[in-house]
Order: sequence, then structure tokens, then C-alpha cells
Amino acid sequence: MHSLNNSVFNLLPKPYTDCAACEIRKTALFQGVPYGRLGWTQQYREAQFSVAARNQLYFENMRPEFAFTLVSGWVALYKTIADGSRQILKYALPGDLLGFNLTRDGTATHSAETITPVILCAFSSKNLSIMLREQPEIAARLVEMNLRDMSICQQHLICAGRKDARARLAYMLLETYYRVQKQSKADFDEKAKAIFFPITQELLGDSLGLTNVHVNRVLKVFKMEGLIECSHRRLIILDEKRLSEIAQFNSQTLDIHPLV
Amino acid sequence: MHSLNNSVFNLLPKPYTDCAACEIRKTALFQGVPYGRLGWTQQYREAQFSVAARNQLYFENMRPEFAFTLVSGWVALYKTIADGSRQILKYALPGDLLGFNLTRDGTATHSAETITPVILCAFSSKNLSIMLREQPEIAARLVEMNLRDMSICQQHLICAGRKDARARLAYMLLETYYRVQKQSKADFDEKAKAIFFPITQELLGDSLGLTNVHVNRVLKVFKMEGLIECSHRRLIILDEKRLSEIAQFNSQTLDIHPLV
DNA sequence: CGACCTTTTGATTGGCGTCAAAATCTGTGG
DNA sequence: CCACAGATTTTGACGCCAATCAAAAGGTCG
Repeated sequence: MHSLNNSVFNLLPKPYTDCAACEIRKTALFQGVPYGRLGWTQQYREAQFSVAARNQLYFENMRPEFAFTLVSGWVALYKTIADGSRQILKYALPGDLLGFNLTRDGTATHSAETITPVILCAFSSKNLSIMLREQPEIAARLVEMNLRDMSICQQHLICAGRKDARARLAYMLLETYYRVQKQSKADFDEKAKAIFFPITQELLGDSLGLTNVHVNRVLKVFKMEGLIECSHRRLIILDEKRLSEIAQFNSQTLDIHPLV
Repeated sequence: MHSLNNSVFNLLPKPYTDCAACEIRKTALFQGVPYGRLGWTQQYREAQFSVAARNQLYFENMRPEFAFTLVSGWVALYKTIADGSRQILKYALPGDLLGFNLTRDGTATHSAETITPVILCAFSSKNLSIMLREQPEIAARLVEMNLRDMSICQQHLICAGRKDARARLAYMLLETYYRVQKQSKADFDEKAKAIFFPITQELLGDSLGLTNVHVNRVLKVFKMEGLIECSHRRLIILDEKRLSEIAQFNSQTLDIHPLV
């Protein structure tokens, strides 16, 4: 466990109890693994780390030695463009697997930055490969997670290519709301219909191909129209029906068919 | 083999010879399968079909019974937007697998239209599922193909979100050129550095989030600058270096790391 | 040859970017 | 608990890239 041994990554104690076996099963990658084999899976875990907000986990074009499952917190995956701007590809939520998309020469295809404080569980690339080869349930699950991410990415492509700022923004708000609701219960306040929403307007712009200035203007209109409440890192969807129409949002696209 | 039994799909004789075993191995999905098991794999093929240009293979929101490997020809995968416009997600080339991305209720996530005459090999969804479960090489290959497609989709997102029309168009031309060169040798004329290019300017616009009018204007400039030649369904890249700069194109993104 | 694509060109419009500056929020240390 | 620096949000004026509308010219295939 070298190379993560710097100030950014803070080593946490490895929770090797039965309870941990339950815990690990909640992470999306291991959902299909039979109980008897969970312990076997765990031998491949390297360690857990905590990382503060606004830190880089890995960079595009560098060779990460580890992939991570995100245990808690939010991470932005992005690419930087030559002119200095950036495109955010995905907000990773708890359960997501990070850092296994590599080009043929082993370099990362994108960079990753923590938005909130996070807890990560590390796997060496080699062990991940072994697990995939030996446990078909994990490979199948990875295919599914990929297909879901692909569907999300395609939706974003449609937003960026074919929708105006209003529709894009509405889409992103609804998508995030749904994903949090399903994947990160801790960030979802069922009573208030609110989610924890640490995405700044600048980040929203970087996700949608808009400037933070224009994001601000459109959000203002949404608030005036009574569609959302949004401040202090909290988001409430007030009029889901109308917002969905504006966005042409369909939650089906977040829920893909299991292949196996 | 019902439900494909209409005028669009023309049944072809099923080539069950040893030669066919060699042939099938060329399709990307079966590249990792050991020779001894190729025959076993073939039992799950339904049949081969030919389909004329400009036909719909399947529609978004319908339940396709079959997935296809594309043996020859070009297919556009796209989604239609409420305002009637559409976003092309991918040009499928020979070797690509089509029609297995389904939402949880079993409906297709996108539509597919042939651009040229094509030959398809059909697999029932059920058999595809069996193959994935029983042959880990196929599952692993599918993960890889997905990761590659994901990388391509992300690049398109960056193009649509962050690049101007010049860069987007340059990118699409280079990407298509590279993909054809690698994946569809029949469409690549090595001597002339030319590819068969059946993508109309309207299709280009639908891929890039531009209008056909603007695509035309930018292409005109590219021709005047001596960057490309492009007419009569043929494309020649005259100045790859300069075009790559304009596009910020990196062929690495088309070449992802094998996970297993 | 005729119908239908596809490409090409011109004039006009508008959504969103750019630049700049003020106001507000957030976290940190004294 | 306040002060202060840095991040984030907010607002206004102005400009430009690409959309829109319209129509002509060129290709293609039955």
C-alpha cells in the first residue's frame, strides 16, 4: 500500500468483521456475490481511506495503481480541455466504482476530484482483474453498472447536443435527485423531499456545457416559477411534473435491464 | 425465428462450415473464445439476415426479441427528441453488437437505422444471456466493448458540451476514419488514405448537435484549407496533423485497456 | 426523364458566452 | 464571537456563433 501514502489519503482501520461483510455487499459491485464467498472477496480489498473535500484522487494520463469503490461522499469525474475548461463526466455516488477505465497504455481516461469528504475502499488493478475472472457475478454486475453509466452518458450527450439551457439544467437536477434517492439514502430527506446537493453552479455549468453565469440566470427563473428550492447545499424539487416536462426527463433511463 | 419475418429482414442461409467458425471469431464479441468452443457458441446463433439501406432495425421503447452482431455495413443508433430532432449516439461498424441495451422493462433504449445495406447475425436475448453466463471470455469482451463505447460517448459529450463546430466536425471525421481503419478494413483504401464515408451532412449534424446547414459551411472551409477531401461518399484526410489539432483528437481514447 | 434526396448559399435572429464588478456565503484563526 | 480572505452567487452590458428560414443547384435512382 505505497503510492497512496501521502497527505491526501488517510488510512482507516480495515473493518474485517461479519458486519463488514454485510456492509461490502451493499456496494453495487458485490451485490450478486453469494454470502459464502464474500469473505473470499474481501481478501482482495487493500484498505479504506478517507479524503477531504476538494482533493484529486487521480489524474487523466497518469497510471493509477488502485481502483476505488466509493463508500461515502461525492466525487466528480472530469476531463480537462485544451482551453482550460473542463467537462464533468459523472458525479460518483456511494457504491460507484472509480478509476478502472484505462487506455491501453494503463493511463486513466479522466481525472477525479472529491466534492465532499469521502471514504474509499481501494482495490489494486491486479486484484480487480482476478476477481472479475474468477467471480462471474462480479463481471456481470460490472457490465450492468457500465450499461447504466452508458445510458446516463448518452442522456447527457442528448442534453448537450440538442437541448437548451433550461432543459439541460432541469434534467441534471432531476437525474441527480433520482440517483441520490436510490443510491445514497443518507443524502435523501424523504420528509422534506430534499436532497443534500453539494454541486456548485460552476460545477453544474461544467457538467452541462454552460457557464456558471448562465446557470445562475436559469436557476433564478426556476426558483421564481416555483419549480425548485435550492440553496445552502440543499435541493428541493417543488414541481416534479412540470420540471420533467421541461427536461424531457424519464427515470427509466437510469434503470437498465440486467443482462445475465 | 418469428417477428423478424417481415419485408425488412431477408433471411440468408446459415453458414455452418468450419470457415464460418473462423468468420465468427472475427466478430469482436467472440474474439477471446478458445477455438474448441466456437462450435458450441454457434449453436446460439439464430440466423443471418440482410437488410437494405434506410431501414429501421428496432425502435426505442419497443421490445426487441433479438440482438445483432453487425457482419457488414453501417448502422446509426439514435434517439429522437420531443421536438422532432434526433441525436445519433453511434455509428455501428462491422463487429459491433446492437440491441442489447434495454431498460428494466425490456424496451430498447434507442432506435437503429441502416445507413448502407447490412448483413446481421441475430441472437435471441435469452441465448445471449446464456452465453454471457457460461462463457466468461464473452462477458469480459462485452465489458471491454462497453468501456470503449463509453469512452467514445464521453468524447462526444465533450465535443457537444465544450467544443465549437470546427472542432466537433474535425473530431468526428478523425474518429470515424480511425474506427473504419481498425474495424472495417473493407471500407478502408490504404493506398488513397481514403475511407468509404456514407454519412450525409445531415447525419453529421445529428451526431454533433449542429444543423446540416452549419455542417456544410464548416466542411466547405475545411476543403478550402486543404484539410480534407470529401465527396461522393468518400473521405480523404489530407492534413491529419492539423485536423487533429483543431479537433484535439487523441486516438488513445479509442483504444481501451483490457480489464481481464 | 422525373421525383426525391442532398448540398450549397444568403439574410436575419437569438441564445448563450464574455467581461466586469458587486454582493453574499463559508470557513478559519485570533 | 468577530474579522478577514477566498469561494460562490448575483446582476448588467455587449458580442458572436450557430440556428432559422428560404430557395436554388446538384446528385441519385427507379
